[in-house]
Amino acid sequence: MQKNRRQTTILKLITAKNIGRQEELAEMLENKGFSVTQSSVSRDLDELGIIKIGGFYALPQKPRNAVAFGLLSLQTAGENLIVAKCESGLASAVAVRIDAMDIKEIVGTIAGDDTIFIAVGGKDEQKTVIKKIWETFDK
Amino acid sequence: MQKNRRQTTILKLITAKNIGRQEELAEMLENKGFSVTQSSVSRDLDELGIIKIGGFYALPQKPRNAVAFGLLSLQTAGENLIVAKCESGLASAVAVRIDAMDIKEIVGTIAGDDTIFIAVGGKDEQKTVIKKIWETFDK
DNA sequence: CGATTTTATGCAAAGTTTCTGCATAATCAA
DNA sequence: TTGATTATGCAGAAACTTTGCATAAAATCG
Repeated sequence: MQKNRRQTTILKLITAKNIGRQEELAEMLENKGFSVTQSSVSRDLDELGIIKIGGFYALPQKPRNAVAFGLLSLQTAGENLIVAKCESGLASAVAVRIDAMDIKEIVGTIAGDDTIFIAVGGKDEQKTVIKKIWETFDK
Repeated sequence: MQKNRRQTTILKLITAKNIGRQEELAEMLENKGFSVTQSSVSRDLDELGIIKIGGFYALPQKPRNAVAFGLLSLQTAGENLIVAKCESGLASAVAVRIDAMDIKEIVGTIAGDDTIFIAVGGKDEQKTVIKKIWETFDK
């Protein structure tokens, strides 16, 4: 399955260059060895949450209120882990909030000083959890 | 897909009656409208974590002394992680005990307030470690 | 121990789900 | 409005999951 590698490449491409059309992106991917049409690029962008800002594709800004609560980013590490970066010293506080959400897909969380590890059962759960956390912190 | 409904039914059946053979379970499922062979029942029981206790299938009991030591549950998250839930504040203490067991399949542990992450090399090691931990705490 | 019963598993087929391209509809920009 | 760009219904392809069969492995009984 090359969807994941392709989407990773898309993320790199849009941060490296200003890309204004999906067709353009599709061509760049072809050059990198991916065989893909505009249709799929459209769906990829949707799944990655990439939107057009000022005529170019980019990752949406971080919800500012999340930052207010100390949460800076959510990244995946493999299929079973989500790593949350927080402002220094606030990881525990953020983790408490996350635990309080009582998300059933979360197997467990551990907080350090500025990092939280969130264990999940698999790929799908990972997606769901990230979505739920952002939703809650984005208020 | 009727796997999920079937497994739910299995859970109900084994708590309602004493069932000693997989073939027996398969027949009961047939009566309830599921078409299933012993092979699948075997796999279901494995997935549900059901084991034979005193000649009958049952969900494994939580060793009562484990609770006394603060350990509440062990769950997996993927093949490389075991998540231990503990009573609030006791995770470090439980982790120390686990580390002291010197289980060679454990790559590393990290403890938060009420959660421990235990890293293992793979599926088999995961099974072994869970078994060893329960055994030790069940004394 | 050896025989018999019970359980686990490699493999291939069937069943499901996910991914993709095509054609085209919907949206956007000028 | 018109042309350019993006989104989407649908059908086929590809990937993954579930299952039964046959049989290997393990447990039980005498």
